[in-house]
Amino acid sequence: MSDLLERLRERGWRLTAQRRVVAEVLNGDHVHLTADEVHARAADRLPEISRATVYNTLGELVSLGEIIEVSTDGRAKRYDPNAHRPHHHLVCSRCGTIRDVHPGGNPLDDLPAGERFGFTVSDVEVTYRGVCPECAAA
Amino acid sequence: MSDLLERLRERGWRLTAQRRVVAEVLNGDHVHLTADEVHARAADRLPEISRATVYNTLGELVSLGEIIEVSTDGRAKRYDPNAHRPHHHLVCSRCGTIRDVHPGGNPLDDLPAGERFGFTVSDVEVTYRGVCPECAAA
DNA sequence: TCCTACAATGGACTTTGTCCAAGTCAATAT
DNA sequence: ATATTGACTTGGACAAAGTCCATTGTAGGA
Repeated sequence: MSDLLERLRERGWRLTAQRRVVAEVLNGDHVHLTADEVHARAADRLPEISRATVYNTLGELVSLGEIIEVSTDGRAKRYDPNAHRPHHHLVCSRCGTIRDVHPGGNPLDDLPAGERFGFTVSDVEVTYRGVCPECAAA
Repeated sequence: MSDLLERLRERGWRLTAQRRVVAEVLNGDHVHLTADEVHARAADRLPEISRATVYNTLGELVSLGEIIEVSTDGRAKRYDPNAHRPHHHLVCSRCGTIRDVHPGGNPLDDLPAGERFGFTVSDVEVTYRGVCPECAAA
């Protein structure tokens, strides 16, 4: 976390109060907040922060490779600070909860050359869907 | 295609001119149109069709399992009539072209029980990303 | 042919996100 | 400690994608 701010400063990132609170909000495992949720939590600490700044900052963090943009539902994009280790997502079809998962095997290997249509394939994104224990109990 | 309309009628679907053109537009392989694109093509044949009707019809076809909703870019959702055979998507990072692919293996098997967090996992969605031959040549 | 329940319409509204001109401030140099 | 300056922030207007609803129209059965 302060590692993150440290890394960013070394990259010449100008450290403002707004950027600091956004970076602080995006801390932890299984964090997948929408831009509006990030804005709400940031505003708890810094009431005058604007939506535009949150969008700008999230965009920069994505460009810098410090967070990952995820869209699991075709609605608001979510931001995942777990950019260090490659992983996939497990989404509850009922409540939308998201967990990071680390499956074995590389799905890229499952795509034979004959199914690549001449593409240079560089990445794969996997979303598992199911029902979480809480929703199953209810 | 007319198979589709036949199936829908058997299910009690009331067949209107609007629904017919929407179903006709969604015909073929590697078709992945946005709602607005479907509306534009439908309007070529039936100028007075409204956007709301296109959205309604697409929603119904999704519920009926006749088409699949895909969101590969966090922007407009796309609609894929290839709902019969399970498949994944190969997306060009530059131009956005989408191809259907049928990889070997079942990615569900790659998710060990220890990574399921108690979820009942029922489905998996895979998006491969890369550069298509046309964009690579340009 | 008539009825009626279901479907279509279009316009208002919501959500999510982008853009911009003007004001503000973090970091450096003095 | 202060001045400077270019990068950062702000708020509001704007745009894209989609939903909602009261009204009007019509498919398919009696």
